[in-house]
Amino acid sequence: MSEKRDPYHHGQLRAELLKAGLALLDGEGVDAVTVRAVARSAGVAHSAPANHFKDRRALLTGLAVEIFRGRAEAAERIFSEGAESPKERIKLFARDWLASGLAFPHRYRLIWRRDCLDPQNTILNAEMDRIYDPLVALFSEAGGQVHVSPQSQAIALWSLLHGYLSMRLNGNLVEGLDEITGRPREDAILESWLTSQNI
Amino acid sequence: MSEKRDPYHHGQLRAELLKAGLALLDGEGVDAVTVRAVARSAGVAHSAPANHFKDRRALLTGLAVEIFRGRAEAAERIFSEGAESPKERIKLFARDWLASGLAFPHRYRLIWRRDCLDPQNTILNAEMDRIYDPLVALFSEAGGQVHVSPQSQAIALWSLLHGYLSMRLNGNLVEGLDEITGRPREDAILESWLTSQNI
DNA sequence: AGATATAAATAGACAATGTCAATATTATTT
DNA sequence: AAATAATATTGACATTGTCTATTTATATCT
Repeated sequence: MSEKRDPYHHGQLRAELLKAGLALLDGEGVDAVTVRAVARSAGVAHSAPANHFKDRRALLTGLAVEIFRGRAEAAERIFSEGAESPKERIKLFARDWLASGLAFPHRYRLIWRRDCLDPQNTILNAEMDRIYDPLVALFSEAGGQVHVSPQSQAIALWSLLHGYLSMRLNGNLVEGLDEITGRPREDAILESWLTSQNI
Repeated sequence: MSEKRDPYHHGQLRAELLKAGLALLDGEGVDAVTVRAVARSAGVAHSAPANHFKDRRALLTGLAVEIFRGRAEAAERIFSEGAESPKERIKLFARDWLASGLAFPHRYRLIWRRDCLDPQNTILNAEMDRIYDPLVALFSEAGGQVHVSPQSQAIALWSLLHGYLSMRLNGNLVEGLDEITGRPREDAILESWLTSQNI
């Protein structure tokens, strides 16, 4: 009833368009993900995508949802089985977030490019909450002696990670070692922040 | 010899184009800042800007330089005469950075959109150093008892500010109060971070 | 001053893109 | 089998960035 198989030429055109879009994104960035380019990659007419994505925004939103969902699932895995202490879980999440952002810079940029995405789409925010809520819970559980709420702690951590990543991916910061500890700067900053939260 | 006055129709076309571009940027965001739109605003032919800006990238870079320069000058003022203690100066800078980002969201976004700007242009990085270097010096001077370098402290603070602002401007975060202190969340986070640096 | 070079603006063209409309083809439902 | 819906195709259009050729104004030089 809802199984579509080989309609006209394809049957999985939507999936193929997303696949092509992801390849273009990884390769040349979001500007290369045009409606016509993904159509070409998939071997269909330039207006074929319109049947599956209302417009370019919808196409990019489809990509962003897939990407964010992957990160949220990774985060959930870490939160539920990653380590013993809340602090360790938070640290694992933070490291994973940084590593995946550095590994797939164009993907990371896209999920924050709200001007490219559908603002009506609530899925992105929902995926974000799949990370935010457990993070708040972890800070609650950790019970650090700080004078701000777990919510503010979670937002602060995420701001720290996102700001650092943004500047790294933007070329404003370069990889480097902390001048005192000699460790990778992002490790040093992260460790220092976690410690300062007394957790 | 180098004074240009009223050549052809204009004489200040470059300045007028930047002015028009800034108005478009503030009003509708970077996508509205097209070569042809600024030409229309200035009342010249669509290809007139080419005499002053090699391409759209150069135009946007011109805008970004002006914007960043303004922020750097504000920062220098704060660093040199803002307050007594290093901690207070750092705090004033941070608040100013947050406030200006929230007040002119499109400007703030543009200066970080390296994909829109000329990567060869070193002026932007130079303007950034006009903030970064004194900030490092202030952390040095403050001499907090933390286990990371002043450089890492400066990068951490900037990451925190930039990440928070990015998410606020992107709509991922909303204005709100810290659940414990009842103060604006960004104030609470900032104060908490500064305190944790023992400065 | 007058000739000439340079700078600054204009008009026109081109390819690429997003998107719309009209049409054709295949699937599904009745 | 017929009708309907879904999916894809072709063609068109306005917009944009950018290139070329051309015109006009300013500056320079003898």
